[in-house]
Amino acid sequence: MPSVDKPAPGLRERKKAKTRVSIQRHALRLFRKRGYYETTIEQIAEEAEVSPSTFFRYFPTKEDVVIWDELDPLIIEAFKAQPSDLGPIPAFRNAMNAVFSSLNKKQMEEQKQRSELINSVPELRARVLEQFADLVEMLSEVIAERAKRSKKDFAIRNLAGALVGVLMSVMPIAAEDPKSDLLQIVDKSLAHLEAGLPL
Amino acid sequence: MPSVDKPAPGLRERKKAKTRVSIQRHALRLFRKRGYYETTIEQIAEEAEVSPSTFFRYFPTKEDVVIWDELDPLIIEAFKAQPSDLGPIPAFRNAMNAVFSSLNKKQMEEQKQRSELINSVPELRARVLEQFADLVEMLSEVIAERAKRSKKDFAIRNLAGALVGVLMSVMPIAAEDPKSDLLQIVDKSLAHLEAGLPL
Amino acid sequence: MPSVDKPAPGLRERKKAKTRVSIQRHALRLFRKRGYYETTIEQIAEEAEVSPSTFFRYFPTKEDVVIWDELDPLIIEAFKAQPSDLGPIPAFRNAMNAVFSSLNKKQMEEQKQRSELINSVPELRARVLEQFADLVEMLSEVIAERAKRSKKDFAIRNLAGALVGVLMSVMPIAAEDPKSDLLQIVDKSLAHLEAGLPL
Amino acid sequence: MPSVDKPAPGLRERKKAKTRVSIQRHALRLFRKRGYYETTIEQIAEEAEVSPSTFFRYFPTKEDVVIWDELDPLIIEAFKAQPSDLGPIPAFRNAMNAVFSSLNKKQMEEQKQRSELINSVPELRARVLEQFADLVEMLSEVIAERAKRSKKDFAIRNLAGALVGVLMSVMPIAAEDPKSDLLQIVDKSLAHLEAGLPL
DNA sequence: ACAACCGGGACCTCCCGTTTTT
DNA sequence: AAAAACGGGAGGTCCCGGTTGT
Repeated sequence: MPSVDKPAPGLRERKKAKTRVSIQRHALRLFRKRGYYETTIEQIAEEAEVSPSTFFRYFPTKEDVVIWDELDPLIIEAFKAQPSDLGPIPAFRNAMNAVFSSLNKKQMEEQKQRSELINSVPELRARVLEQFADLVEMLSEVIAERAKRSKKDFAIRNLAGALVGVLMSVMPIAAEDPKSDLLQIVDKSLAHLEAGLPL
Repeated sequence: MPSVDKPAPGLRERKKAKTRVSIQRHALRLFRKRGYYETTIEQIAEEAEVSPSTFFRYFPTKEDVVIWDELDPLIIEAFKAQPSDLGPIPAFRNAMNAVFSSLNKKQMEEQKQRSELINSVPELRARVLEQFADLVEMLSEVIAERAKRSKKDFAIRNLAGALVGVLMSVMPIAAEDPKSDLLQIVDKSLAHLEAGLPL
Repeated sequence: MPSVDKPAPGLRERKKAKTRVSIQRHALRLFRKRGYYETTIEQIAEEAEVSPSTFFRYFPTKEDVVIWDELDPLIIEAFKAQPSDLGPIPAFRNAMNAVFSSLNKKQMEEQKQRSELINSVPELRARVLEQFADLVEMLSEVIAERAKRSKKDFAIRNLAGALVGVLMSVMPIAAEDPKSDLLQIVDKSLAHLEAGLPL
Repeated sequence: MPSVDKPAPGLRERKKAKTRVSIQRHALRLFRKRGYYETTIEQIAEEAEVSPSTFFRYFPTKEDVVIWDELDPLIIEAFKAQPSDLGPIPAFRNAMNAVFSSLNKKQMEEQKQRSELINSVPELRARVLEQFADLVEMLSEVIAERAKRSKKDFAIRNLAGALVGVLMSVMPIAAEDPKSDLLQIVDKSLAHLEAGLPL
C-alpha cells in the first residue's frame, strides 16, 4: 500500500540523500541536546563528518535543516497515486496515511522532534507557515489535475486551503504532547473535515 | 447590519487611533511610490508629521505598519455578536460580511494595497502567515466559547483551521487581481466551505 | 551626412549583428517590465528565441547586455572621417552629431531606456564608467593620430578627458528627464566646451 | 596658504581618525609587499592591532581601504575658500595646489601608492571611477553656489565634468610613472584646460 | 575524460557583552 | 551614568583547486 517508493537512483544520488539525512539527523540530535541557538553549524558539520561548506550546500540556512521535509513531495506523489474515483478529501486522507505509515519508528520520532523544535523557535514557526502556504499551491495543482479543472478555480483553492488549514490547526497540539500519535491525529482531523466539520 | 460598532471610546483613544491610521496610510502610499525597502522610517514619520520615535511607539517595526490589521479584532467581535443559534460557519461568514461592509471605499482600497504589498515582499508574507496562525487560535477560542466546549477540542480547532485555510487560499487571488471584490471573494469561499467544499 | 556607413559586411556578420541587437532589445524590454535583478538570463533567452548558451556567446555577463554600446566604435569612426583641418572639438562634435542623427526613432528610444536603466542600477553605473575611461583612451589615440602627436601627450589626453568629462556630466541629466533630446544636449554641451566653458 | 585645517575636534574623534589612517597605512604597506589579493583582512587587522570587526567598522569592504580618500572633502573646502572674484578654473587649480602642497612627503608617497594599486586592480579602478562621478556632482554644487546659479545648469555641469575629465585623463599617467610629481601633473593639466585646451 | 562533489578559506554582516570616553 | 567603540564569534556567500564517481 505504500506506493511511495521511487526507482532506485544512481549511486551518487543515494549517497547525497544519505548525507542529507545524516546532517539533518545529527543536527536534530544536537538541537535537542543543547538547544537550537546554542548549537553551531560547525558542531553539526563536525558530527556529521562533513565540512561547514558542505552543510550549506545541503541546507542554505540553519533553519532549513529543521524545516526541510522529505514528506511533502511524497504526499503529493501518494495523492496522485490514489484511485481517481475517490473524492479529493478521502484521497488526501489516504495519501497522508500511506506516507505516515511508511515511516519507521525512528523516522516518526524525528518528525515529532522536528515539530517540537519548530514550535518552540519563532523563526522556525514562521518558516513552516510558509511551507503551509506552498502546500496550498501544490495541493491546488494536483487536485485541479484530478478534477480536470483550473488550479485557479475557487472551489479547488478553497478545498486545498481547508485541508492545509486543518493540518495547521493540529500542529501545535501534536507538538505539545510528545506521546501523541501523529498519524492518528491527522487522520482523525481529516475525517472530521470529510464529515463536514460537525461540532 | 454593521454590528461592529463599539461604544465610542474616550477622546484620547480616538486621537491615538487616528494617528495610527494616518501613519499607516502615509506609509502605504510611500511604499507604493518608492518601494518597501527604499522607504525609510524617517520618510514615513516626516510625511505623517510625527517624530520617528512616535512612529516606533505605534509600530515596533517597519513590517508592522503593513501587517497591522485593524480587522482581526473586529472580526472576532463581530463573530461574538452573532446570534447563538447560528452555526459557526454561517456566523463567521456573517461576521466577515459585517466587517467588510462596514469599510468605506477608501479603507477597502487600502486593504487591497496592503494585500498586494504583502504578496510581493517575502518578509511581509511571512509575517502575515503568522497572523493567520494567530487567527486560528483566536477563532478556536471564540468558537469553543460559543459551543461551550474546550478550545483544545479537535473538532473546534479543525473548524477554525479550515476557516482560516480557506481565507489563506484566496489571499493570493485577491492580491493578484487588483479589481477583484474582496468581500465577494471571501463570502463565496466561505459559502463554499459551508456547503461542504463540493467540486 | 551620416558618414558612418561601413562597406556592407558579409551575410554571416549581418546575421550575428541582428541576433545581438535582438537579444539586447528583448532584454531591455524585460528589464523595464520586470526589473533588472528580477529578470533571469533564461527568460531573456526564451524571449529572444535563442538558447541561454547562445546568450552567453554574445554577452559574457548579464551586465554586458545593457552596457554594450554599438555607438562607441561608430563615434571613433565618424571622428576619423572628419576633414583634417577641423579642430578636434568641432570634429568630435560633428562625429557625435553624425552618429546620433543616423539613429532612427526606435534606436533613439532604446538609447534612452538604456540610460535610465544604467542610472538606476549601481552595478551598471560602475560598468558604464569603465566605458568612459576606455573612451578617453580611444579618443586620445585618434586625436593624437590626427594631430600627429603622441597619445601620451598631456595636451592630447587632457583634451580627450575634457570631452569625455563633459559627456559624463550630462549623462545623469539625460537619464532623469525621459523626454529630453540626447542629440541636442550633447551638442549644446560640446559647443559649450568649444567656447571655453564660459559661465 | 593651506587653508585646509579644521578646528581640533574632541579626543575621541582624533583617536578615531588616527585608527583609520593607521589601518589604511598598514593595508597599503601590505598590499605593496604581498599584493592586494594575497593580503587578507585578518593580516591587516593584525598589523594595525585592531580586530577584524574593527576593520570593517572603519572600512565596509576591503576595497574601501584603498579607495577612501581624505582629500576629496579637503578639495571642496579649499575650493570654497578661494576668493570669489576668481574664475572657477583658477579657483579649482588653486584648491588642488593648496591641498596637495599641504601633504607631507609620507602622505604624498601614499597617494602615489594608492594610484598604482588602483590602476592595477580592476575592482578598484571601477570604484575610483565612481568617485570621479561623485566628484562631478560635488563640484557642480560648489561651482553653482559660487556663481549663484543652479547646479543643474548645463554650463555648470559641463565645467565640472571637464575638470574631472582632465583629472581622469592624467590618472593613468601618474600611476605609471612612479617618480612623477602629482602636484605638477595636475597643475599643468588644469592650466591647459584654463588656456582652452590648445594643441 | 568529464562532470559533479567536496574541503577550505576569504569576505562580510550582525549581534552581544565588555571596555573606554565623555 | 550614558554613549560610543571595540572584540569576539556565529551565520552566510562565493570561489578555487583537488578528488571522486560515471
